[in-house]
Amino acid sequence: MVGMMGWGANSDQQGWRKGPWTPEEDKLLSEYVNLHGEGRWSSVSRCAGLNRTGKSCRLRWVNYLRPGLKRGHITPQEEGIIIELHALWGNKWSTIARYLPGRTNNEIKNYWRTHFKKKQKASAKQDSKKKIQRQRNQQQQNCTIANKLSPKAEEVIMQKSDEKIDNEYQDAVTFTNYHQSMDPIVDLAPVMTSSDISYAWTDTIPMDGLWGGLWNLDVDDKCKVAIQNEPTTANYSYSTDYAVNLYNGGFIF
DNA sequence: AACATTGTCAACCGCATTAGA
DNA sequence: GTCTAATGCGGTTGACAATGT
Repeated sequence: MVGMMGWGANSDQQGWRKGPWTPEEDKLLSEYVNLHGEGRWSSVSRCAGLNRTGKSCRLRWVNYLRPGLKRGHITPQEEGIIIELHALWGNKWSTIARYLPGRTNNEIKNYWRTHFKKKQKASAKQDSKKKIQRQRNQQQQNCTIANKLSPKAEEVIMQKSDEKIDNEYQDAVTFTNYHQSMDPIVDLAPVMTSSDISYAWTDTIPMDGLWGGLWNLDVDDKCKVAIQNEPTTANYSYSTDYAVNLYNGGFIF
């Protein structure tokens, strides 16, 4: 599978092991965490006899060893939730992951990058091309009035035009990325109450948007969304967590 | 068949936040 | 109140696999 090359030496300057985990290391980590529980990752790495940083141990546990993790492809239903929540929150992967039991933020992040980034790119490029094509048509119309260009001149113009498409495309990507990075709730209303949130959501989300998707979740997913109490602090994470909260025992499934 | 490109995913890095001494 | 270590997060990288030319 994953080769052992590429992580430089297999240990860093402090002597910590790096790179892919071996089955033996997984076993040591699993046994230790199952016995002593999560947390205090630095001591986990020492006490479990692992020559790994606490960070590395935590990551391995959270993304791979933790019980209850789903394996296999993201379902269409999960994909729908990812799309809806990403539209709402942008790249808040860990927040999105809370609504997808058994999925890690790393998994969701990877899924988004591989499945939707390219679509975004494609559509941005297509939009730019359409726009440029309209401009070309306009230019051609103008050319019928002016003297006809030489083949060489036309070639140069077309080349410049293609460069412009690429530049515009890059601008479109930058623009899209910028808006993706915005958090709708934070940017629209940094201080919000639950009533503000419900207003803002119903005001900005289309009928087939978040509510449709989330309310339609299969009961078996044990997942419901509800507006809960008034937030006690004007803090983003509180606001969103209050606004969209899992009904069935918090976030634990 | 060979090479290039794209997709996938585990793991790392840097930074921000939180906890605790 | 301040400092330091631990933790968590998002972005990025690297390697292999799959697909395209």
